[in-house]
Amino acid sequence: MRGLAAAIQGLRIKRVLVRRGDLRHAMPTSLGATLTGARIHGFRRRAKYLLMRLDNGWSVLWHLGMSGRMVIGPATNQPHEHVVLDFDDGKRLGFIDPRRFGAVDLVRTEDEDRHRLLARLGPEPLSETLNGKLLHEAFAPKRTSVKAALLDQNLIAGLGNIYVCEALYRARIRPTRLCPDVTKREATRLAAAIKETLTDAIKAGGSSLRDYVQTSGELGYFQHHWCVYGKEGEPCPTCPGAPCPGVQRILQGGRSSFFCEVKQK
DNA sequence: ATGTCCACCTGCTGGC
DNA sequence: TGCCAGCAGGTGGACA
Repeated sequence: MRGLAAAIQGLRIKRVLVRRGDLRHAMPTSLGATLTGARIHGFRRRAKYLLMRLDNGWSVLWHLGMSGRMVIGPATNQPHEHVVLDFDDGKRLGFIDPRRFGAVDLVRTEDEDRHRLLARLGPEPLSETLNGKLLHEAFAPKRTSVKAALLDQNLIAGLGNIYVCEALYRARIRPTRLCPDVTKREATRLAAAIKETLTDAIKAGGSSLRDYVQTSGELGYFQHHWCVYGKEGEPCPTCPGAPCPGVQRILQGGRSSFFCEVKQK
């Protein structure tokens, strides 16, 4: 969002090209007509949704799914660029999403938070609302693992598989722990760990896997900071005491969890 | 109401 | 070299 704001805020959309509208949620057919001629007024992020606010009362809701990217730059040959915005100053924005798990939708700016994909989201992890007390109370009635709870966007919004693994590692809590068994003290540690993990990732220029790119096309590089995610079999970087058996991978709800059984209790 | 699991897609990697 | 199984950042919705 920051990359987009720096590049295109204030510009007028001259032309809209929708190559494929059949993402997981079909794009509205009025997308082109609503965007053409409008000026980019500003941006907002909510959970993993990007809201691009126009000067005509509409906001464009974007979600990158698993494989989505937004890139400012000239046309390329790659086959999954589904939406292109051309701006009055000659800049060009491409929305690329090979797996088409992403989303593009329109919503009136004043109704953003009532959009069906946003309406039930939990608090932002970097807000003051998220603290040890809130986590502890939210965990009490849950009958799931702490891993599943942190991935639940209705409990806390915006954490994905990577950051949940990393935050639990920092907080020294095993992903398999049941929510009601997490103590107040641990919940406080976890809240702090979540904030630190996200803050570090943002500071490091984004995140993610081999093909993640910033809007400039540069690779995000938080991957250099991962302690456990994707590191099955490797020694845990901060394990107290001598021989660390190494990072383990288990499946929880069909998704990989990475943890160190020595450090995380 | 709550929790679990699948489906939606394409691309890449590693083992044979 | 080629083929194929397995896995991947997310999440809405079907089902128990």
